[in-house]
Amino acid sequence: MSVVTSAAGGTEDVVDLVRTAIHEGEFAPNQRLVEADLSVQFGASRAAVRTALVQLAAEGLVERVQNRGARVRAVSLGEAIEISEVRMVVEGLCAAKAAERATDEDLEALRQIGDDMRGAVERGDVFAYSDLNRRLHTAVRAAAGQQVAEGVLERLRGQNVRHQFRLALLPGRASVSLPQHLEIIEAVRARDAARAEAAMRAHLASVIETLPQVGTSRLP
Amino acid sequence: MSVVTSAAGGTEDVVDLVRTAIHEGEFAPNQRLVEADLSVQFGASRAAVRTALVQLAAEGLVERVQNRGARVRAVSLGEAIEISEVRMVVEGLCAAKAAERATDEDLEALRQIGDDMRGAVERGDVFAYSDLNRRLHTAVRAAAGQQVAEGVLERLRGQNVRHQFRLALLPGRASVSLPQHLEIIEAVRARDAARAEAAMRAHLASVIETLPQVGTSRLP
DNA sequence: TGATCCAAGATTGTGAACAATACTTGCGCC
DNA sequence: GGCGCAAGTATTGTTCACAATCTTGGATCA
Repeated sequence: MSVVTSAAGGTEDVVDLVRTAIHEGEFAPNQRLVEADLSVQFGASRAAVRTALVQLAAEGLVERVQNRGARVRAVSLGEAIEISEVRMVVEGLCAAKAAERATDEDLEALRQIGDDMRGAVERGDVFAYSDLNRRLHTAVRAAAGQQVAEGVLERLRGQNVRHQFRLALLPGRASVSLPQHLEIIEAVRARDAARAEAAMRAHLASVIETLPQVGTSRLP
Repeated sequence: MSVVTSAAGGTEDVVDLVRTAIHEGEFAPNQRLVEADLSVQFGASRAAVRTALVQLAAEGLVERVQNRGARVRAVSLGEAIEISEVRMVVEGLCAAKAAERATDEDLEALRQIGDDMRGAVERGDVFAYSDLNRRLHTAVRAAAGQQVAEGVLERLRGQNVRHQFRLALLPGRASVSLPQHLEIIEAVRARDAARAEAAMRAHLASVIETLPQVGTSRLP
């Protein structure tokens, strides 16, 4: 494990560094984040680290208790389910908005993603499929043009990347989710808002049902 | 206008003080929040004020730009609508969960709120009705037991209290929203999740339609 | 043996001073 | 008279030292 990641003077840089370190798994859940340690690790001042921790605490990535420091917040399975439930309805809203507002370029991009997904599943390329999954959700959110929803989702996504990531690796998962993804794409392309919302919600409901199989265990 | 609100040493206190000051309208939208001024106004150190501003920026209440300080974030009408759209789907989720999980005490509390609402409308007491409106939404969220949704809603509510507050004062608004509120209560009490969600969404859709009449003008 | 208390170490919170940056005002010049 | 420029002011960002608080380990005593 590297001790000194890089030299970052500004406080904004430290926020990104700590955030990505948490996402990459370099900082495990419940691990203590001592200000002095981070300041030497990232080559930043303790004040910058402190500011970064306050901001990350507000984002829900770390937990801070008075006079006792900060630690990486661990999201339980129950909380991951709650997060996905909220994602379900908010992404449903985005799908509906996307069906109403998407430009022709947006629709073409969605069609392309759908085709690529079929190909990835045929090749059994789970990594490519996982990436396309992420791109699909991003594309729908972008087409929706709902900035507040986008912010909420971004925030929620940051809290359970761990669970999301593991989900795509489940064997046989793709064959379940592919038709759901294609239905979302088709509904948006048909500009049917209600159908798009229903399709997105059905897809995420399926994700929620699958979550318990992933559990809360550590990454390999 | 009072200059010194109170003496608050801790940084958590400063967060609350600034937050309520913004909510009460003491700090107008786009007003600059100079660290030194706030530190003397609240009797806290500049570091505490600084920390508070970082946290409030992450909450979306203030805007911070590098080397240019913080100011109260102004939410446009368009953003208020987007916020309400997200609220619509998330509170819809809460209503559905509430219908599934509410205890008998919860249901009794809802029934009481409904009765009080009828009384307030009959008396023409808009202030009491506005308060009951807030209590109804709070009660539904509490009965849902969905902590993540609650956090998201709390965050969103903090950003447009201004618009929400003005809405209740519109003449004739109560006669429109009362049946919607009663339908929500009845659906939850009937433990009909789908109907509760639909009722909550219909209610907030009506709120969204009314928002443009409120506009973005200042409070009197 | 076990619990309790106290002291030392570690860590966070606070305050003041200093440096860096953006904004403003006044002056000179065209 | 308007425009560019430069010094001055206001404000934020950073650093450092110190105080306050929590944790840990061992000594003391029933």
